[in-house]
Amino acid sequence: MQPRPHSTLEDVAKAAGVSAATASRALNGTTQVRPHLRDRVLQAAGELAYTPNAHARALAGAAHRTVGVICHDVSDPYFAAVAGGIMRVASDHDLLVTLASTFRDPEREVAYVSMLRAERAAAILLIGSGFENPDWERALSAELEPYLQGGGRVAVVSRHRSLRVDTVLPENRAGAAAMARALLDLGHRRFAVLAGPRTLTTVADRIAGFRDELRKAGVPLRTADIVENTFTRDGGYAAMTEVLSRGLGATCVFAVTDVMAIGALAALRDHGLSVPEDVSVAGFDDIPIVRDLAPPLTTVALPLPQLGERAIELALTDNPGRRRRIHRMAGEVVLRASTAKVL
Amino acid sequence: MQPRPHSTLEDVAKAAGVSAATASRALNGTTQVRPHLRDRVLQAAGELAYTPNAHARALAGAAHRTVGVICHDVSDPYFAAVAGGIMRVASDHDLLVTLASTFRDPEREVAYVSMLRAERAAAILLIGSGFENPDWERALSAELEPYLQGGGRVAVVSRHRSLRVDTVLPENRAGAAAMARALLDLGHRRFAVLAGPRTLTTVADRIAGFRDELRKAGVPLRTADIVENTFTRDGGYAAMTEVLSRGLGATCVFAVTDVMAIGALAALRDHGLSVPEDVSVAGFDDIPIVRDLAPPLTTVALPLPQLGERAIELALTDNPGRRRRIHRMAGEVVLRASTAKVL
DNA sequence: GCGCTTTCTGTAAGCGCTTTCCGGGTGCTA
DNA sequence: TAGCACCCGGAAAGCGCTTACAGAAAGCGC
Repeated sequence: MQPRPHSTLEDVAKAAGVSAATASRALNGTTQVRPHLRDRVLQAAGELAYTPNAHARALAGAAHRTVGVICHDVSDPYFAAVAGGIMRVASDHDLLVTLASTFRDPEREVAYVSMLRAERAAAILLIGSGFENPDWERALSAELEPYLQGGGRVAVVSRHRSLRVDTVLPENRAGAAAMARALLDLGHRRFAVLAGPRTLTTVADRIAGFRDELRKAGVPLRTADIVENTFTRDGGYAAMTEVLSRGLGATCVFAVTDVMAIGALAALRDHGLSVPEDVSVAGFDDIPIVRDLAPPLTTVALPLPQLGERAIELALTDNPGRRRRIHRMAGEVVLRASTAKVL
Repeated sequence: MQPRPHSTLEDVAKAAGVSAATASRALNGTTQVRPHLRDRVLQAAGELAYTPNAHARALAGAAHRTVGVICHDVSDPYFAAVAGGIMRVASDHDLLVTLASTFRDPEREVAYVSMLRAERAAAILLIGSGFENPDWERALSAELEPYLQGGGRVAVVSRHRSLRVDTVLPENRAGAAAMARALLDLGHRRFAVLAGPRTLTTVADRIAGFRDELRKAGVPLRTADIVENTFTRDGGYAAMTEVLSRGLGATCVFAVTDVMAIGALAALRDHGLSVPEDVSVAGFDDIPIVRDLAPPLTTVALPLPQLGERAIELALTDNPGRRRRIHRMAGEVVLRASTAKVL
C-alpha cells in the first residue's frame, strides 16, 4: 500500500501520534519539544524514510538552500576550477549548487537565469566573460533586475560592463600588461596574439592590456598579428596554424587563455617547431594542467578556485546599501619553460 | 510599492482582469484561452516581469524539471568531461542540473542524495566509482530505495555492486586487460602500477583486469608493484616518487587513471627520467588533455561525454519493469608516444 | 427560437510545509 | 491550595500554483 509516493510530514506526525506542527518543530528544532515526543517523531521519520519536500518548505517560507551557477562550459578546465571553489564553499554552507552550461550561447544564458529565478535560488553566480551585445545585455538585465528587487543575490566573475552587481574581477588588463613586460624583458619584440572572440570582454581587455604595454615600449602590435578563433583548445590550434601559414614572423606567441595556448602548443609540435627554441609561448589563467606540460607553460596565474569562492561569499554576504562591490584579483606572471630569452 | 518581493500569478491575473486559473492556462498553454485574454495575460506577465514560482508549481503537481548529479569533484577533468555530456542532454530537455561534488566523502554523498530527494529531482545520477564500504552502501540504499519507490529515477556511471539501478559501465576490467596485452606486445615484462584507493571499485577492477591478463602471459605482478595513493595528480606524483625511491625495476608504469599518470609524468621529469626512453607510461580514461602532453599519453580511451549522455538518457527513459539496465561502454587502447617498444 | 453540444472561464480544493495564535498543562510562589 | 507565569502542543492559515469541477457563453441543427 502506498497511497502517495512519498511519505509526508502528516504521515510522520500520525505515526508519532502528534500534530504536524509538532512534528515540524521536532524535525527542525525550531522550538523545544518534549524529548519524549521528539524521539517518537524522529523515530517515525526514520522508519518512514521521510524527507521533507523542499518545495513545500520553500513555499512555506523557509530559506532557499540552493545557489545557481551559470558558466560557459563545465568541461573547460578554467570553469571547472572556478566551479570547484564555489562547490567547496557551498558545501560548507549546506547549499546545493545548480550548475548550468551555456555553451557560449547568450540566449541560453538568459533562459537559465530565468529558470534559476523560478527556482528562487538564494543567489545566482555568473561565471565568465559576458558578451558585448546590447540585446543580450538588455535581456539579461530584464531578468536580473526583478530578481534583485525580490531580494535575490547576484555576483559575477569576470565581467563588468552594464551589470550593477557584485563582481569578482581578475585584473585581465593589468595581468596582460605584466605579461607583455615580462616578455619584453626576455627580449621579444615581435609577437603574435591568439585571441578568442572579441565580443567577450575578457578577450578585449587582455588584448588591450597587452597591446598598450607593448606600445609603451615602442613595440607595435598590428591587427594582423592578432588572430581570432574560438575560445577552445581547437580554436588555439586553428589560430596557431593560421599564424604559421602566414609565415611566422613572431618570436613569441601570446594566447589569451591557457586552453588556447595548449592548442597552439599542439599545432607547433605538429609543424615540427619546438618550444621555446623556435618560438616562445605564453598563456593566461594558470589552469592546473599547464605546469605539467612539456614544456611547462608561462602564464598569468589567476587563483581560480578563489575566484569562485569570493564570488559566492560576496553573494552570500549581506550588502545593506546594495552598492556594487568589486573584488579585484591580481594575476601574477609565472615564467616557466615555454618562454625563453631572445639571444 | 512592493508588497511582495515577487509578482505572483495572482498579480498577473488581476492586472489582466482574469482569474488565476485563466492566467495559468494562458501562460502554460494547457487549454485554449481566447486570444483576446491570452494576449492580455501575456502582456501583463511581461510588464510585471513575472516568473512562476517553481516551488509552487512543483508542489501543485507539475513535472519536476531538475536532475541531480553527484560526482566526486567537478574540477577533475574526468568528471568535468562526463558532466559536460550530461549538461548537453539536459539542456536539450530543458532540465536544470544540480551538481554536487562530494570530494570523495561517502557521508557527503549520502547527504546530497537526501537533499536531492528533498528537491524531488526528476532523476539522480551518481557519477564515479562507489566505495567498498558496507555502512555506506546501506546508508545510500536507505536513501535511494524510497526515492525509487516514489517514482524517482536513478542511474549510475561506473559502479555496480549492491545498487539495483540503471548503470552505465565502462569496461574497466576488459580495458585494463587490453592495455596489459598491448604493453606485453610492446615487450614489457616488468610493471609498476599506480593505483587509487582500492576501496573504489573502479580501482579494484582495473587492477584486477591488468593483473589477470599479465598472469595469463606468465608475467607476475606482485603486491609490492602496486602503489596506492590518492586519486589525484598529486597522488600520482607521490606514488611515482615512491616507486622511484624503491628503485625502479619496471620498464612500464600503468596508472589506473590519466590524472594519476599526469602526476607520474611530472615525477619522472623531476627525477630526470625521460618517457618513453627510460620508462613507458600508460593511463586510463583518455581525458581530453592527454593527447596534448609531451609525450602524448598512451591510455584506454573511454567516451567520457557519452558516459554522461547515456546515463541521463537511461534515467529519463521509461523503464516499465524496473529491471536493472546495464549499458556497457568499451574502452579502446590508444597507443601514443608515452609508451615504447622494449628492445 | 429551443435545446443540445462545444468551448471557454471561474471557483475551489489541495499539494506539504512553516508559523502564528491560543488554550491547556506544569511548576513555582505565596 | 490558589494564582501566576511559562512551556509546549494543536488548530488553522497561507505560501503560489495546477487542475478537476461546474457554470456561462456561444454555436449548431431542427
